[in-house]
Amino acid sequence: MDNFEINPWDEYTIVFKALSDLTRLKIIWLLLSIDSKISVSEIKDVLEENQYNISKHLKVLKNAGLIYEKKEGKWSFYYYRVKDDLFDKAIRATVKSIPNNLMDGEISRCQKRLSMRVDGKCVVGSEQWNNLKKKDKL
Amino acid sequence: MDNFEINPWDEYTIVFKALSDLTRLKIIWLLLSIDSKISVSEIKDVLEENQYNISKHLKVLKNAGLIYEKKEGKWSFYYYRVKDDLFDKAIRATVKSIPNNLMDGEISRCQKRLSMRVDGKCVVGSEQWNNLKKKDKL
DNA sequence: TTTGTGAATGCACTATTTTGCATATTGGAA
DNA sequence: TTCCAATATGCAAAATAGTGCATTCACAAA
Repeated sequence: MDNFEINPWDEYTIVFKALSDLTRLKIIWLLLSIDSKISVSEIKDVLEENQYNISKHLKVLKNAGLIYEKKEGKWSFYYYRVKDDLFDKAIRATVKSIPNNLMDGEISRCQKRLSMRVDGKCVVGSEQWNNLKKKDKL
Repeated sequence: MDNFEINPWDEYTIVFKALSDLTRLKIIWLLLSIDSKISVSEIKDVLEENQYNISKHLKVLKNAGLIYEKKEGKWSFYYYRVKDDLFDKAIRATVKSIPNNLMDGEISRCQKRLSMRVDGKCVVGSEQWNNLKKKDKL
């Protein structure tokens, strides 16, 4: 089921492929930017995509070795998987070199969204979130 | 015909997509490694792919802004398009971080092949090349 | 102008990806 | 338990991408 690497090149092409999708690139950008964990529904609200696609994209990123997952209660939190090899370091520098202003909307939504966590738990219903968004015109 | 960039993100995702194919990644690796030009048939011999696919991959790379082309007589030479922005710098570092040993075969074929140029022109028929390859067991 | 070599392209076919929708699964709260 | 919110997944449709083959284009040498 999981693809067993045959070609040593796969390790590299799979990462480029993972980053070649806008939603996935934004997820990685966010993770590197906030430098901490983020849950599926938080990503969903920040990127304004639906839940199942976010889940699928996260799977691709995980498969590429770029992120890892840690469950806390009913939440799945995702983290950037930092490695200390040259390739990963360069990949991080590459993603970080993408100008912040392309993420303006996402950044403000992300700040709002993450600030709603109650001691590490993201206990926010989508109604509350949508109200907040409307109020702040995000 | 040419795709007119709509989303500023395209500039980035298109590069990752371009590098997500093994043949294309090898072409870029080679270009950065030799730090000069290379013709289509040289690439073809070095990577042992057919001519029309090489041409198509080069088109994708060109479209991504990673390379440019300069015709000399009947040859098309391709060059890495160096930009001095952070993103391109990071992309180059990323590709360069891929270990040389993955390209061992390609490197020796490339050295042989490029050394056959006669004052900048790659005037080598495929028979000659194939003979040389056989002789040197490449 | 004819011929040959290097390179590009159009088309059909196959393969891979992405998406939407419906349906699971998991774990906490009532 | 039962219910609900968070997340994952199976499947089919739609969109993209890669390949092979034939053909065409470009250019230079005969």
